[in-house]
Amino acid sequence: MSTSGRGLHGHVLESLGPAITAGEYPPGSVLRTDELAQSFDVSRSVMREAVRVLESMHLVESRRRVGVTVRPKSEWNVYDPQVIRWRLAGADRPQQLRSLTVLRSAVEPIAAGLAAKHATAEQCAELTECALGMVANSRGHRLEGYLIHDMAFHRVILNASGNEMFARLGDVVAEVLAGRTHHEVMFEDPDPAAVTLHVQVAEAVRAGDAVRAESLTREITVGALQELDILAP
Amino acid sequence: MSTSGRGLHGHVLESLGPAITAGEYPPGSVLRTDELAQSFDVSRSVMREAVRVLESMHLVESRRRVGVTVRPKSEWNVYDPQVIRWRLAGADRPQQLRSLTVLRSAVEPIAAGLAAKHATAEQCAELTECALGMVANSRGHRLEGYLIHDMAFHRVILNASGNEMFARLGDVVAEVLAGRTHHEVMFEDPDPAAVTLHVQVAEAVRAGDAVRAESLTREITVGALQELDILAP
DNA sequence: CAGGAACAAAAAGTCAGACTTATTTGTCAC
DNA sequence: GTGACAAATAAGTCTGACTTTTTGTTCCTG
Repeated sequence: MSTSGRGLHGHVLESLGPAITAGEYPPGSVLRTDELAQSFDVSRSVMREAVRVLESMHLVESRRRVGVTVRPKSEWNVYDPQVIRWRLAGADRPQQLRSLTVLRSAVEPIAAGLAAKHATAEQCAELTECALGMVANSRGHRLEGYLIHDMAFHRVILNASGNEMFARLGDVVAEVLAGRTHHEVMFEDPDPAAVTLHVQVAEAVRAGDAVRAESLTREITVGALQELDILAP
Repeated sequence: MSTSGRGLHGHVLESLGPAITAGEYPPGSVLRTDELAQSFDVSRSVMREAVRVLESMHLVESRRRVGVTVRPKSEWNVYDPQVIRWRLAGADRPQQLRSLTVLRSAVEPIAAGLAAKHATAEQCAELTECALGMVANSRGHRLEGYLIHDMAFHRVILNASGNEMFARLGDVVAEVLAGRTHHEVMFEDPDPAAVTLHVQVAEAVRAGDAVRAESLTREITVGALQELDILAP
């Protein structure tokens, strides 16, 4: 499930990345490669590779004679899955969650509309299967089962949209949904209205009704936004 | 304007990255670090750093005893600005342009609606200034001047939305707009209707009319989509 | 005192070579 | 065929020496 924990440099990243995104090193802080290498007990080569990756994420900037400078948050590659994961695990988790939910509310309705036009028969079948799975797990504290089908549902929609940019948001949406279930206050059972909406979206997509699919999905995302407002007004 | 051309490893990236995104090495291809280092005439350390960056973009995967494998396009980090730039400069530029325009059509209307609620007085002023600049350059082959104000306009909207994920799409949108002017067939002068819409959006944002700002911006993005359909049906 | 040129120090950048380790593949016995 | 064992291979790691760029200081001059 996780990504780059392989290799020594990956281990360093998994420690240094979250520290930076959590604001442990505020923007403008200067790190020295040699000192970092010592503190992580790795060679300079390994540390340099880690710094290069952080640099490609625009988290830091490496300059001669000055060192490795932490960049302001506004320049970070906030769409990088790894950065998203680090931030979701750290201090500004709430802000990140809100940003991502707003992004969802913009993207998913359009994606659903496109899915209604482009979804294959197989994808339609998969979609109804997911919706049924959600219904089956919507009562009696079966949150894990519900979550799995929920994540799969939205992933299928995004893939079926036929847009590669949308498709790549599947992981992000899954992360948001998982976060809601695992970390935030989750009501005992999911909102029955939301479950119904998912079933209806599956129907609309199968029927090729783009307008209806878009509008129903918008209702789902509006619900997700309201849920956030309740938790953090 | 460009990013990582600094250092030897950056130079290697600017050559190897576009080659991969252009499909010069099809998915599944296996590269060897040592051979690459030789062919680029750099040391292995430098080549390893370059490979690490490509790996963090999910363009390749490095495994022991097998080499550096090119990953399928569906796994690439297509939101990475560098990857976007490489793809826009290469073979699948049309597909990339279409994906990004669809993304715009999803994001920008919502962003405009949020901007109407959150924009500061300064941002409102900037916005009308941009719109006026577009009007002033809308006739008489002043495409460059028009483009500059167009890019600035959309960047202000995205920033004023108050959502960091939206804000980071400013560069992407700018790239799309610039591409349309520089590479695609651009009509002599911009569509007068589009110019008017921008002015009206600026007004709506200043007035705090979120619904109107969203709907007007949707008209703009619909126009952009239609423009694409005309060019590549 | 201002301004600039020369110089010194600091940190990243680069290279080369030796060594380690994981993974695959092939082989041989059972 | 299957299982274990051995060899080959390419990435991974470490170290030390060297280069290059940038910054800050010093000192000289107008």
